[in-house]
Amino acid sequence: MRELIAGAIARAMGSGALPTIGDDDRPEIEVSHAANPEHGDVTTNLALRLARPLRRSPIDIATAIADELGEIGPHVSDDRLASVEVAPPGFINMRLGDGYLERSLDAARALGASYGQLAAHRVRHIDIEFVSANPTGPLTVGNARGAFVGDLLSRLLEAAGNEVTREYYFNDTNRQVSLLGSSIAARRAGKPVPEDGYHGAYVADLANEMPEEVWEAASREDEERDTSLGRWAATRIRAGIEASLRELGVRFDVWKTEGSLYAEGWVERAIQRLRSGGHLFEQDGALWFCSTAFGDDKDRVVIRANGTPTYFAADIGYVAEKFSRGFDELIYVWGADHHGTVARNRNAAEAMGFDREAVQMLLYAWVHFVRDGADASMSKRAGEFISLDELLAEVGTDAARWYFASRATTTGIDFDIEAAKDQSAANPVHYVRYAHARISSILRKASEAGLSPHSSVAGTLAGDDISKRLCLAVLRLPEVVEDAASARETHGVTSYATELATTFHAYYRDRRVLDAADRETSARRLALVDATRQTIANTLGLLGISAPQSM
RNA sequence: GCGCCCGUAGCUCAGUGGACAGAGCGUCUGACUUCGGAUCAGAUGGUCGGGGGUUCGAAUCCCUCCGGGCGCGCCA
Repeated sequence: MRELIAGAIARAMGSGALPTIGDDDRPEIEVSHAANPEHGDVTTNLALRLARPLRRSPIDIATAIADELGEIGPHVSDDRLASVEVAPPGFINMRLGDGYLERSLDAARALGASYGQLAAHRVRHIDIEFVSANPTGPLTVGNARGAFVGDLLSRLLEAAGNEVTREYYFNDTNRQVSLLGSSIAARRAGKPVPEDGYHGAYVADLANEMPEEVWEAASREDEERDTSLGRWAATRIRAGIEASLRELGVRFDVWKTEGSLYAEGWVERAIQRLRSGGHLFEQDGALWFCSTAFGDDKDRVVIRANGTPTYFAADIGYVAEKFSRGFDELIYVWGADHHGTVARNRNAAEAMGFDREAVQMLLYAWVHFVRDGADASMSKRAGEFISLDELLAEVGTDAARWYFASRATTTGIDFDIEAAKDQSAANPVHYVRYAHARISSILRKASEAGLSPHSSVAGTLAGDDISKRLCLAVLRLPEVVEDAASARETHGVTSYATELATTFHAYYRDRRVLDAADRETSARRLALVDATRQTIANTLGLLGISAPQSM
């Protein structure tokens, strides 16, 4: 729909009614749905944006374009545009033809579950790495946002026509693992857990669950005991993490371990690649990456003076490994506290010859969890945290998904768990789900009365603004997906879902769908309502939220 | 101190150059002997943190100040 108008305007511009200008000065043609019905169905501010480069008044330009659109018969040659108006200070407002809207709606309905799934001009392969929490404790609410944001973004980019790989990175070789081991050993032996160790109840549970033979075997290893125990525990914890994520509705395609990057030589080769490019230097016995050459404020150590590689070394190898799999873009979903590491990673990628623009970090702001008005700690170290499982059990996956989907990732948010539970009945997510259930109920009733949806809504829109409004709302989904994918934010999808549900409820009030005495009208209205139901289901599906038949 | 993010209605948040700044929740009024009242209609409510500047036009861009979060390791 948007393409149609944009194309018509482009042709109007090309017909000579306006001075021609270079492509560089030509603003992108944006056509959007009018928020105010008085402004037509779709509107564009193109004339306002052209005023400067053309050095003519917005009204004059708008009038010229509108005249072209009004006489564009040969190009449009049908009923797609019903009217074109110019409104101060230079907006071009258009109304779409009923026939065109009806055909569009029939087409959307025919697509069924795939309506809203866009076909990309070129399929891009995108890798999205998220969560990647160390296997030193269960996932907490602190990991929740990353999990939701990563999953939602994955779904969104897939809907926009990309091929997405979901990836989880485990640190299995670091000090944290041995610290976990020593914490468990202390618990097992009935000694106090080290100050900097892990104090959560799960550590005690693991210590108790640990089979005697594991404990004895590890105890014989002396120096390696902690690491050995830590590995055992990490495996157990990892299984729990995977289970939590499944519960949340997230599936990962790739589980990558830090150890494998070394075992397969990726780190070594990446370092060699940087070395041959002249991007490494030695100082104070350590090996450094010259990150400042690419704009970073400091150079970064890759190999410590003691010969051990840093976390960053693995990151470098990982980037090369990811690109070797043929991705067009790598997205990292990180907490905002990682923003200091963004530059070095992109710099290293560039230094190795990759396109730094293909390495994108999406940083999400912290969530402040509150329970009963009090601060809820989520530190694993402190041993007091709300686990992701608890959150899902209390609030529900649908509500939690909606909560995170409806807020911009860069915005710090407060999450009062008790309030979220209390408000569940008034939660917008249930409002939208209710609309779906209500339509499902109507369809059931129709079926019982021997009525079924017509194959087309043709003839239902003429002179009926109520129906037309619902039709327009249904038809907006593709551009909602496009805009959201382009912005890489999902809150546009949740607001659309709410608007669609609201529009339906208003329709429901004003138009009786089922009328045994008028089977033809009933069938047409059932078609419109069924398209609405499908669109609500698809929109919720995009967010991983259930669309129930009844509730 | 330096860097990044944020400050919009009582609350939670949209709006990142355009038409009177929007939504949900909250509060207050109303609406069913008809398809699900978990609904609908209306009302209430904002110096867009303060102050300068750029622009025909600024919540949006620039500068500055105030307030909050995060980061500035040979930790991960």
